[in-house]
Amino acid sequence: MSQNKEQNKGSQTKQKILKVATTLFSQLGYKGASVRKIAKEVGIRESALYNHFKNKEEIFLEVARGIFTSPFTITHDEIQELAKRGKPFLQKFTMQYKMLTFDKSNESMFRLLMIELMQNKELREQFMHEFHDKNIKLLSEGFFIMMQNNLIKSNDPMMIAYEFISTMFYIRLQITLLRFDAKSTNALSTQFEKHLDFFWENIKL
Amino acid sequence: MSQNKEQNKGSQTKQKILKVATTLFSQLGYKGASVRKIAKEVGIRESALYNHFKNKEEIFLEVARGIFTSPFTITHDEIQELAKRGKPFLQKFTMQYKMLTFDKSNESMFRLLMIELMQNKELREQFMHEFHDKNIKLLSEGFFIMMQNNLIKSNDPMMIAYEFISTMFYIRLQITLLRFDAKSTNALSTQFEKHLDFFWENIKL
DNA sequence: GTCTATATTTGGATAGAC
DNA sequence: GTCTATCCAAATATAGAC
Repeated sequence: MSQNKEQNKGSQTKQKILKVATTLFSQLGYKGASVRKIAKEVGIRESALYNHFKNKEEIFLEVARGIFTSPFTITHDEIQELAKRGKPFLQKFTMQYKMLTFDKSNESMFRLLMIELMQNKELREQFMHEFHDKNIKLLSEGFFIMMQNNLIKSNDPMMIAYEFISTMFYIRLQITLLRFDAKSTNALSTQFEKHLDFFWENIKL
Repeated sequence: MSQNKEQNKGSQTKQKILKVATTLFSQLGYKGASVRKIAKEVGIRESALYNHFKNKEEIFLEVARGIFTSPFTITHDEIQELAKRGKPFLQKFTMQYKMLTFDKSNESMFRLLMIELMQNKELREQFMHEFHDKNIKLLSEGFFIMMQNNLIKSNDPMMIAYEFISTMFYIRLQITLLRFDAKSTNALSTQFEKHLDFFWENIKL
């Protein structure tokens, strides 16, 4: 039974391949992570790899699919409820964003995204959609409600959302770079909160 | 004599190699731009390439050197003079940044930087120093002067500089991505100015 | 499903003629 | 300085035995 369960999600070997591939792709990029390295790290021969995936590209695509399935979700009701209270909405968003930044799995995915961003058109389009548009939509919805409730100055919600998310992204990028080299992120660890406070002070009524 | 002039800056072939290599590296990354592709595009054999460069790495290093030699320069006096007037300082900075974003040569370099950022430690460190620290220093110097002259609210100059540059970077990244796919940047072309206005309204006294 | 063996391609680099 | 010829290593991928 337990075996059966596993098989639904792919064999254990297949899962291990995906796990190893995720790590290597996010450290070495598509070209740098050779099938040989992946197989060796998994502990099987290259040929055995082809029992689980048609080719290297297919491994990558399955790994890449995980990039945009972030656990970052706020329901429509939550947006309504939090945005009516103003800052708590931004606080919730910021804390979730910060958690993603420091989450090991999401960190790998983000690194992989940045590596392949300039070399994979599909990834660029998904970046624009999943990383940008979705966040802009979610945030501007919140800002719109805040304006209706006279909590913040009247302005273009999308524009404010853009201003807010851009700094978040930049902080995330910097932290990811530092962590890649195992450098301290102390100086940046409170940057998210600083941004939140600075921003709120500027937009609130 | 004209020949002599050229030789000082390297032969014409060497220059052509660098030009081609810049383009290919910025489109395909270090691994993707093979010596073969470069030689073919230049119109010579691979072996001939080695008359001009010791190896592929050396070509890359010479290309990469150009990444951080941006023509973006404001003298100390200019900072003083412009910052005393407030917004004009930020306007000047923003326009220069916008020009770099749309300048073909700088665009290639920026793309190359983004491609190799996650795979080259030296580049990461230079990014932090040249792209981040330098801009933060320049901007915070300006903000400090503005505070002294009671033009903007009192705050940590470095923190404000961080907020300002992060959005600029994000706009630049987005524009670069769109241009890579030859997509329209109309929706983003005025984003720099929007950011400038929004920001100034928020910090001014 | 994994292994050994092998085919095939691509990539970086050198030797030596012109 | 460029060319032809060649080398060697690494990488993707397949065939067939176990």
